[in-house]
Amino acid sequence: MNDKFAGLEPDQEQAIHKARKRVIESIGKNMDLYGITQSTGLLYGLMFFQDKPMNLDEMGQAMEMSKTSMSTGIRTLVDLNMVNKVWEKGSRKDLYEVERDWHQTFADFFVLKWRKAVEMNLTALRRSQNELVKLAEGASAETAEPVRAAVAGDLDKIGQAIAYYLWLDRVIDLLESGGIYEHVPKEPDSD
Amino acid sequence: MNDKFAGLEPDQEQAIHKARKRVIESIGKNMDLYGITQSTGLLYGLMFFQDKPMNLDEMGQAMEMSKTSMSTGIRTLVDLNMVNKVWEKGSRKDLYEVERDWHQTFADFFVLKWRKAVEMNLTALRRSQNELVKLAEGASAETAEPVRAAVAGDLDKIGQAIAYYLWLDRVIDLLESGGIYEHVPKEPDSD
DNA sequence: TAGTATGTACGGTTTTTACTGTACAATGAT
DNA sequence: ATCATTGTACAGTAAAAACCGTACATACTA
Repeated sequence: MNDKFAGLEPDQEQAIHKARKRVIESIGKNMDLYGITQSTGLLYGLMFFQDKPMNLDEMGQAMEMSKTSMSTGIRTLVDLNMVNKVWEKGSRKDLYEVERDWHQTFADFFVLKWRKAVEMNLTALRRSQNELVKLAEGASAETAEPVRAAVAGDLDKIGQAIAYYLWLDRVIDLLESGGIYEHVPKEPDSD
Repeated sequence: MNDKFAGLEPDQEQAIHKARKRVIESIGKNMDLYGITQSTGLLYGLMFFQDKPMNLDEMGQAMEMSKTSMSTGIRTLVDLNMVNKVWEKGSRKDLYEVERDWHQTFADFFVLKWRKAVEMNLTALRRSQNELVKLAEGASAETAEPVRAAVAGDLDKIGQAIAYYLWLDRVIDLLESGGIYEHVPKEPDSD
């Protein structure tokens, strides 16, 4: 039972909800950048304004959606470290609350998703690079020249791509280590 | 007509295609991070290995898809600055080639998409912040205290969020200005 | 141990998105 | 001006994803 609005006039309470709704919808709309569905984004926005951890039933009620959907939605949010599972004695229900450190949330997302992509692509690039090099080396005398010519362009492109991903990997390192805050402080320099 | 593989034995040509295919599919699979559909990602991967600009018909043939789909796919890639339209005299067809500077591609994506999200969210947050402040200020004597209490938490959360987005905005600045390369050089320091 | 509450796997349904073919507008060639 | 060629708007269809209700496994309670 939320008596946070006790003693308020109806239109005052209405105004607060309107203010929240604007933020929630903006957040929900932009969470596609995290590869998150809109309704999951709205769920996140809802939880953002909650002062206490929520359980699945409360979410379903507030979102007017099934508990099943809340379960899957909350799972993706937990997987992305955007929401944390909370233990509260006396309650048998699972409770969740949003991670309040958004800088961390942002960093976690990159480390998780982009690092994986970088690694996958690097693996593929290096494997193909290897194959092409060996193909050129192993070519018979008469095919050696055409093979080299055919492979040169690809090897060049692959080399460029690898260099890029190594750079991106270091960018991700900067987020993971927190070194980013030395170059972009959380509070802007007041000069 | 691509005679790039002239003089090659069939299995050599096969090996090259296999090497390319691995990279193309890896790229295609991970392009969802850019909010791009898999097939558009594959189109991008295909173009990545092309030495000459491609037209829509060539793409459709290579992808075994309709020209319409190529048109829409290429549009999203152009909108993201991942592919450039190229002019070639003598050809009435539109020609496209991938942007080779992937660092720039990465930066462009963030400036384009994330900046937009930051601005949208900041706008919503500030607007709601304003409303809540005014709500508290304008409350009648008897409701002043409950209103203040009800609004305090939201204002605090909104303030935190605004601070975060201002930070994120500066991170985007760092990418846009190229200042990122001072802290994460394209070529790693060789020490 | 039996009973109750809770989260999720699963199959079916609805909604959304991707894709295609056709028709047409725009552009360039003759 | 007429004709050809090219890209895309649009509407229909196929594919995919979101969502729901049920059933069930798990864990807690008495």
